Amino acid sequence: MAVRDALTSDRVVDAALALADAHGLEALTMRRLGAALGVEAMSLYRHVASKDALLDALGDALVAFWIAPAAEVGTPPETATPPAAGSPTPGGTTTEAWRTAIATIMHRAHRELLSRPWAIELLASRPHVGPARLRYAEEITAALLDAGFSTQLAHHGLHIVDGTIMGFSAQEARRPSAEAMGSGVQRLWDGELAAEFPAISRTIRERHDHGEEYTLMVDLVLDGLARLRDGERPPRTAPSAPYPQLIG
Amino acid sequence: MAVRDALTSDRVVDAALALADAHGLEALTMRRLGAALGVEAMSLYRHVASKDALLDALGDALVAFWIAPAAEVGTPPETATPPAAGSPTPGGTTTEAWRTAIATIMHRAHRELLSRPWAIELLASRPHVGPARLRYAEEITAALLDAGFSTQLAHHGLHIVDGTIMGFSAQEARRPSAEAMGSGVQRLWDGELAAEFPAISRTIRERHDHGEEYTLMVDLVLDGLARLRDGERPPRTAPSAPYPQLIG
DNA sequence: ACCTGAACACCGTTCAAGT
DNA sequence: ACCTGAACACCGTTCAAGT
Repeated sequence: MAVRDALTSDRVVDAALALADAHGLEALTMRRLGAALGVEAMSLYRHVASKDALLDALGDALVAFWIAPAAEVGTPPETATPPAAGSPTPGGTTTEAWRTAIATIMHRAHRELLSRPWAIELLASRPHVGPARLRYAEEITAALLDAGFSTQLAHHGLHIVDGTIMGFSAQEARRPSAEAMGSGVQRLWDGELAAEFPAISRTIRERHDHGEEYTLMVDLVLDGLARLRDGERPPRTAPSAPYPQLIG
Repeated sequence: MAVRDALTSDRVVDAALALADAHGLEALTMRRLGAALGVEAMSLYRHVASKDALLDALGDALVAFWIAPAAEVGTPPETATPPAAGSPTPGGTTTEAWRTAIATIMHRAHRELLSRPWAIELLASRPHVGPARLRYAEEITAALLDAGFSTQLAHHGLHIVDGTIMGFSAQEARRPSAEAMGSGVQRLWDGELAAEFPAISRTIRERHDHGEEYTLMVDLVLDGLARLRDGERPPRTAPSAPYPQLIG
């Protein structure tokens, strides 16, 4: 009983998020989700087309955390007069506004992704583009266009920023479980594999700040984008050969 | 009957790869895999601890395609004398050797990942680090150390390169299905959402070469790493505020 | 209109039984 | 030693039936 007023699809997604937070993504089954809502599993299908659709909605709900809740704030969609690029930020520094804007999104997304161990797995397996992901893409693209990027380069920039967020977070999320597991990583750490893998054996014991490493990557990407905008192409590094001489 | 000689764990993994290639990752069930090998599902458990272990092995088999088959080639683990950084490549250009080496891996990994629509999903959901992933990490780290990167920076560099490969490929793999699906992307393309999402509406119709975009990202990352090695820190871009003024 | 019970066609995995 | 059959405890989803 308790609070059972009118099941809505939003309430279903909220409950799914809570269930995944509590017991992991594999515990998110229609039967358990129904139970959590005090209802049979089959009742959920009145509010959600399928489990796939539910997971898509859940993924988009995660992306919603990355962006400012503009719909709530009440700022009209006024993009007529972009702020001049290079204008000083409220803080008084002279960092270009677009860099601050995109760095903010990148750090927030990273933080949100790492706050839920199951978040990256879900998003990586769901190609769905919902309203939140559109808003997220819009914010990044708008920041780039306003900063004088060409439409072509802004398009590339969105993909580069998006790829950086997802890829770096995924790689970082992989770390703790790899260390926890008895996989090769543990034996590396113990120095067992120093002969076979000398380079990673040397570097793996480094103490390093994860947050600092992501900041490094964010700055590297934003700096690279700024250089591209300013016409400064990095030296083109051609791969030596698409493939080694494999048989077949 | 046909070829049924001695089921081995390698044969099981090979069959799993073929099955996923033919019918997708969701078709890879123990029952169907057994049938493909002319055997009952339960027989597989003699060669594979669990389905999870099988998926881990399959993921590592994918990573093996990214690296040169050194075990076969017969090059001894001779890392005593690193080639001098900045030496001319066989092609006659003066690109530093480490950039060519890492760019080669990045392009090969990207190509392999995109050749199997299910590859990124599998790798993103499997934190397991197997022998192939260790070799892959070793090759990248060794290239960086040989090129004069500090152990600290080589460690960061590995994570940055790995994150770039996975993130960019995932983002790219998402594109076709997003366009195929009736999600917001199609309506964007039709110009329906131009008012709500002006920036992405402007950029989305760009014709652009996907391979070229990845090359751009690879060069951006390698150039950024080179600058870090040479002590040239990009301007630190602090996010404006960790979080917007949210209630609660 | 909304929820349910029973059922269908699947899963991964265990375990005693076969050869 | 290696493979199997039946079974267990689950899945997502359909559908006629309840209120």
